[in-house]
Amino acid sequence: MAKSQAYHHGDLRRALLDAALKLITEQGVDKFTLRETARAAGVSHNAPYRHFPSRSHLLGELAVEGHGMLREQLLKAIEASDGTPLEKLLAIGVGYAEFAMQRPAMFRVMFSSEAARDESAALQMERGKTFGMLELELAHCVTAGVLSCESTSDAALAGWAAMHGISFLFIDGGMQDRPLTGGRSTKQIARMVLETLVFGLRQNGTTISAQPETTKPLRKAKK
Amino acid sequence: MAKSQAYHHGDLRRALLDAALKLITEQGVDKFTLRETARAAGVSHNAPYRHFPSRSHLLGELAVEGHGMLREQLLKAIEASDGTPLEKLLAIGVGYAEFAMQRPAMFRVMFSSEAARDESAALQMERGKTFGMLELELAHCVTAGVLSCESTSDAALAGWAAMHGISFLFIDGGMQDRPLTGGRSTKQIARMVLETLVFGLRQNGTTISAQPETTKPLRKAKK
DNA sequence: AGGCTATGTTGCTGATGTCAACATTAGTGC
DNA sequence: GCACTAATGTTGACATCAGCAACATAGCCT
Repeated sequence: MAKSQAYHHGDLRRALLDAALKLITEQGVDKFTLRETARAAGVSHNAPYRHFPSRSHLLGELAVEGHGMLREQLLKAIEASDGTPLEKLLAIGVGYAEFAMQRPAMFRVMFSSEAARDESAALQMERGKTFGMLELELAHCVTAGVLSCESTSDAALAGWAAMHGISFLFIDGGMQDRPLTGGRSTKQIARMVLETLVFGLRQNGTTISAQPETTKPLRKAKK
Repeated sequence: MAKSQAYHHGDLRRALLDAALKLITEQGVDKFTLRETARAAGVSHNAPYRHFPSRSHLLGELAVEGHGMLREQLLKAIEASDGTPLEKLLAIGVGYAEFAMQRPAMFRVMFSSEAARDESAALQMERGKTFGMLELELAHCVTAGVLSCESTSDAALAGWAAMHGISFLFIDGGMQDRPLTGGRSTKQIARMVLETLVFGLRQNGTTISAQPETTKPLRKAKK
């Protein structure tokens, strides 16, 4: 198994992805360079081109793998919960934010525009899978009678947005310091946001006027 | 006033920022390059260094200006609302997402890690100002009795996260196609998310168990 | 054995961020 | 008016990067 420093590497593709992940994790996305990655894998600066057509393709593949890692972690979080539908749902949300905090560079890659350039279809699919997990668990909550909503899809989207947003706010350094967190952990903040979503902000009796015409009041001839 | 093609530019600093903004807006952040920016401003490739110590500093300044633009737009959105506290609040949220959609590249710069590298204090301040607007308007809702929450700060954070998240999901192409949107506009989606937050998902009677001990159950000697 | 193809390598080009040295201009005190 | 100085731009250079082309090696198939 001693990878005899042969001309052929064995599994350079895998090695490159690993090296790239390591570089990105340890030194940020900026440090990711095809050449640096090749160096880390112990091959010449052009070897990566035998496995990835371009830098963004490699990044894209990495992003796809990241989504896989995320889902694995979410599944573990679900298992670690107390098993009630609502706690499972919250575990997904909190797990999402925790993943972002634990692997900020990877998380950023997963949603970077460069990674999306050449792997947008695959990434779309990956995001869809994750969203599916979320929506399913939310539907279970509705079935179990603990939550209610008009559209599980919309509700799941709202939840996703909330966790996606808090994740980025965290890793962008928007707030790992005191002002808003009050000493609470990421996990606690994420959970607080989710609970706010679940309980809502409405004072008894509050209603919202029918979607007002804020854009263009020139709806005359139309229809 | 005819800017006589003099050796000195007059206000190169401003011109560089404008050129950079234009490049980024029109051709994406990737296209932003000190040299390209200098070219667009009609100066040599090293002139920018007389005004910005590095590429990331320029980007950072641009990000700061972006936050200013965002707040201006939010103020306009508030004015354009029907004036009730709740509609003002919703206008802020929806306006945030709309800004992100209208200026995706700028929005990305505003939260990019590179811009944060050298201007993190200034950016922190900018984000704080925006958050302040949100929290104040939310407090007005509470005062007016249309919303209720334990902590306006937490509630505002939840709202910010939701809108920040939906904004990034939109501009990252996570969903400008049909599946989730169902043909609705950005504005409608953003509003739906906000309304979900306001109304909550709770079925009457749902409670959440006291924050479970998911992290470390080793809380013995402590107090 | 002979040849084909996948995989790696060396060398190149055009572009970039940044440094150093030089050039020009705008104010300043006289 | 006029020299001096700091501010502002310019030219030239270096190391690095992504990507292209041409070449080298090794595994595999017949």
